[in-house]
Amino acid sequence: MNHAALPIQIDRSSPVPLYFQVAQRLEHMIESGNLPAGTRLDNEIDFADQLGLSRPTMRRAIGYLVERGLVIRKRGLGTQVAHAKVRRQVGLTSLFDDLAKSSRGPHTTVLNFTVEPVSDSLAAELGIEQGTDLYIFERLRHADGEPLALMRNHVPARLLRLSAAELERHGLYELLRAAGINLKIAKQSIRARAATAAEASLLCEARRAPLLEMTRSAYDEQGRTIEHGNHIYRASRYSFDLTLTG
Amino acid sequence: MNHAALPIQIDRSSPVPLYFQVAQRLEHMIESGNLPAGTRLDNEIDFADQLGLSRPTMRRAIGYLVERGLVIRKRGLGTQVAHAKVRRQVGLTSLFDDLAKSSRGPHTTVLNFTVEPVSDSLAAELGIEQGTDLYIFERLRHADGEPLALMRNHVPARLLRLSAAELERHGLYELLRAAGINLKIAKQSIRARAATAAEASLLCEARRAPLLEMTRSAYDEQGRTIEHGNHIYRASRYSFDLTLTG
DNA sequence: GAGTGGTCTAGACCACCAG
DNA sequence: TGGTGGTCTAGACCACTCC
Repeated sequence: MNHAALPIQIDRSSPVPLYFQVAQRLEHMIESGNLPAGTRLDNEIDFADQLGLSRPTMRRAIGYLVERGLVIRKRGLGTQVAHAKVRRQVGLTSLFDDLAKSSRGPHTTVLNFTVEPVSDSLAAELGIEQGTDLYIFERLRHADGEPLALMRNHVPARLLRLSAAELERHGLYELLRAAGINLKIAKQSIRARAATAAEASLLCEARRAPLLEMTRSAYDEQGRTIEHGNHIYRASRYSFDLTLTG
Repeated sequence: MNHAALPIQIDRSSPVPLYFQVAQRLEHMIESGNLPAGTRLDNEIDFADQLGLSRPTMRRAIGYLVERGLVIRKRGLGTQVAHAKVRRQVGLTSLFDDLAKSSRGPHTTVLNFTVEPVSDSLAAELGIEQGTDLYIFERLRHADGEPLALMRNHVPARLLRLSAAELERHGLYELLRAAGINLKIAKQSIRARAATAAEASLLCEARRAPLLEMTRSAYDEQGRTIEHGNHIYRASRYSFDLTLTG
């Protein structure tokens, strides 16, 4: 099923690259179901001609969609919209982002908040200079009125100004973004363990209840350590969902 | 620090694309420490000239490295090797792959193995046709002589021939690859929970010990369901390590 | 054989960043 | 002001798939 003419407008005066205008428009049409799974796209040359673009530019737009798993390209066969199952997503977000998006009324209590020079062992683990000042804080997060997670974090103090008050109103990643800090990559480890008595009490769980524990280090483009966190979640109320691609 | 001449040989008679030859060579030089973090690459045009390539081809090679986080490109500034921390990896692998790579002597016992028509509820969950035959099997995996994980899996029988004997000798993903099945994407969920009495006994854990539980559905390019699994891991001996990018 | 995507070239102009 | 990457063009040839 070829398409005679997809309604894609191109604005050559826009600072947005042409390939990206096309890619975004197509992405939107796919996500909205306007181009159902299995739909075959016109071949690259015709498609480019229809939009008044060169083939490399058109190809780049499609390449963007291929990269995100929205579309499948096969030599000799053509290009078609992928099944919904094969659509990638998920990235470097925070619990607050996730809860806010699903409108589960996140609420945060800052249990403690200090600025201290980093300990030698932690400095080595984070790969930062010894003696650097760190924000160290612990937050208890609720969702839907129930305790959900206990989060301990470290953030180098020179990166931005933080306060307990701000951390009760906003997510950490939200504050980082507002300070112009762009996370590039994070490495995290997910484990399970039994709650200590103190943790159980804070999270309203039974003693030795199973917990999900996540440790994450996040870095920016230059490889600077931006954030290090150890979070524990009530196993009964939280899981990590992720998408892997190969 | 510019490089007068990087020792990169190009074989124009090879079926391997030129951009990929260059990208692979650079990737290897970075991974091996031959190009340390922070090293500045020559600009795209000079670099292309040195190798006898056009700029777009050179650019594509570098683009491959940028995509993988090995290198950082900045307009007006140049391109340099990223810090090791900002290197991405990890993908769609299996426990067996991981253990084999770290030579921890994986050993597998197949606890049961059947072929049955899929139940209606499972057919809906997996998005496969009702009545399809499924391999259903349960494996206990050891590493370093200790029980590590209990794995329950479902695989549509029409995809390949499986046997208990093969599953004791090889990992599931290894067998899938050998059958020419390429996984494109997987969605997984990671939770924590307490062990049941039977699970605790199989895994040599105490009753109600915390376990890591992972459920995964894996699909190929066309969105066909290839595999569905529910695995439980001893929390004391396993964790999920992953890299997120943004 | 006809049609598709995969690769490659040789140019061009622009936007950003440094000195 | 000069150098860098970011984008775009108009062609070319090849490899694969299907009929």
